[in-house]
Amino acid sequence: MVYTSEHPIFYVTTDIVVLTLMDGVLSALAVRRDEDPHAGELALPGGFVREGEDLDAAARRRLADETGVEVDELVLEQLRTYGAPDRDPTRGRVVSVAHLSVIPAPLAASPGARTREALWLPVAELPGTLAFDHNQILDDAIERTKAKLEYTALATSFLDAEFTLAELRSVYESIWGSELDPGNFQRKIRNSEDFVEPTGQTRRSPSGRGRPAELFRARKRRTEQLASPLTRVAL
Amino acid sequence: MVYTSEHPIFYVTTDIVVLTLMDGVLSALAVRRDEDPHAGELALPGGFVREGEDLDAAARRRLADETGVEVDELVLEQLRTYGAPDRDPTRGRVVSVAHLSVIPAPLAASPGARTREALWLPVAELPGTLAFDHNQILDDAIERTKAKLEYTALATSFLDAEFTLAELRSVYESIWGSELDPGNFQRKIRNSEDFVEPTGQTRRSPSGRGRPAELFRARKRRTEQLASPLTRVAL
DNA sequence: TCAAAAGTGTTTTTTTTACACCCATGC
DNA sequence: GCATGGGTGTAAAAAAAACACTTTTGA
Repeated sequence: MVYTSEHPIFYVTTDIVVLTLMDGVLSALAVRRDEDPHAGELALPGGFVREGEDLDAAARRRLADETGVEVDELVLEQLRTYGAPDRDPTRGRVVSVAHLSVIPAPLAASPGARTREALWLPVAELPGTLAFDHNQILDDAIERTKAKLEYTALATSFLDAEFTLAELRSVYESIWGSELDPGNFQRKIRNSEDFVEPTGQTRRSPSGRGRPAELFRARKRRTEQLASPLTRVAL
Repeated sequence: MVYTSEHPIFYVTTDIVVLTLMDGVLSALAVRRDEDPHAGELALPGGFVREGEDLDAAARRRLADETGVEVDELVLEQLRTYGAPDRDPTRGRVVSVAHLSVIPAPLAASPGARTREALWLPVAELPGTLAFDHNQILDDAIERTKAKLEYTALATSFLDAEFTLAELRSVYESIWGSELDPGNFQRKIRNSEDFVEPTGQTRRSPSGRGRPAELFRARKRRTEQLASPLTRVAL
């Protein structure tokens, strides 16, 4: 491999914003850094991309390594690349390709084997607590997530494979911070081509009371475009 | 500056997809490469990011250098980063931060001073003519552009500072490939908060015939979110 | 005065919203 | 039976679509 030195040298990292709903609270995964730039501070999981490694493969690997989050069909999309010249002055020119991932709460609650100090922080309680430009990255990720709920099947990524429409509705309500009419929500989802499909089974509500709800599964594999957007259903 | 060599070394480039409408035909700017990987082939304008240079500054500089396109308030947004390990095997690991830019046709038609061989190609006539992974980048850019017409003021970026609503409508029609009802379009645009504002002047149509149209200017600086989306106005 | 292009009005259709009501279950 | 949450019906309101019609200009 030929490295001509006529061009400046960069290091490339990936940072991953992993979002989940912990009891209805939008939360992001953070790790406490033990290496020196910003050692001891909180940051997004991430790290250097290896030789011959794809950008999203690096994100997947670091996520598994640092936090134990490892899924076969993990929703992971590129968010944006952050490359301000002074964003990591101690280590040279470091460009970070940020990724966004959304996982179901139960998965989030079971830390894997190699988990160091990884913790879920409600995004509302993160005014400026993260190292580097990670607060900016987190903000961008949240904005993108809110927007994508409207025109993709992303909401289902916060839930397990099978879910009730009430659970799905509560994803929207939690993230948008507004209440949705249950009846109208029901119709919109059922009428959206290719969004969800019934499993034929039902599940009783956690309290045990009330009519059992039908179970659905996502038809689109999680974050694809919807035929028609959902338009923030009103109260 | 300290370069530890424990992490792999990357080169970072920017590639820019510049779109315009040449007589109603969506066209992208391409350059003929004179350096060796893929010398003689067509490619997107772009090049290596310099030391201490911001990613979008690099895109702006390369665009001006290679093609003579230089605007004070150039619409330029990050599209996506392409970093497959084998995307440029001859030069090592090269990651490209692709950008998207939209400029008015007249500006496109006047090549600047340092223009090498830069040419506008109708995007429909580019099945797979570009070097590297630039066909993929172009496809992504076009998809993004089509989508953004719906919910941002991006359409105005294809036009000069002052334009008629018929001109604006023809931007949508050209890019979406469908006809729009002139009356309904008029109303939608006028009723969209913060989209356009009248200049108070009028302009006769190119043929000279017909009632002169009111002139408008973009209120939102070109690619920001609209209060309410435009929903592909129908025939 | 006629054709052409801009712009307005008006009706029909569709979608969204609000909210009443019925259904299925556990206690 | 009754409280609770799931799910359906329906009428009012708003938005979108279709299209007729008026306006302003040059030839």
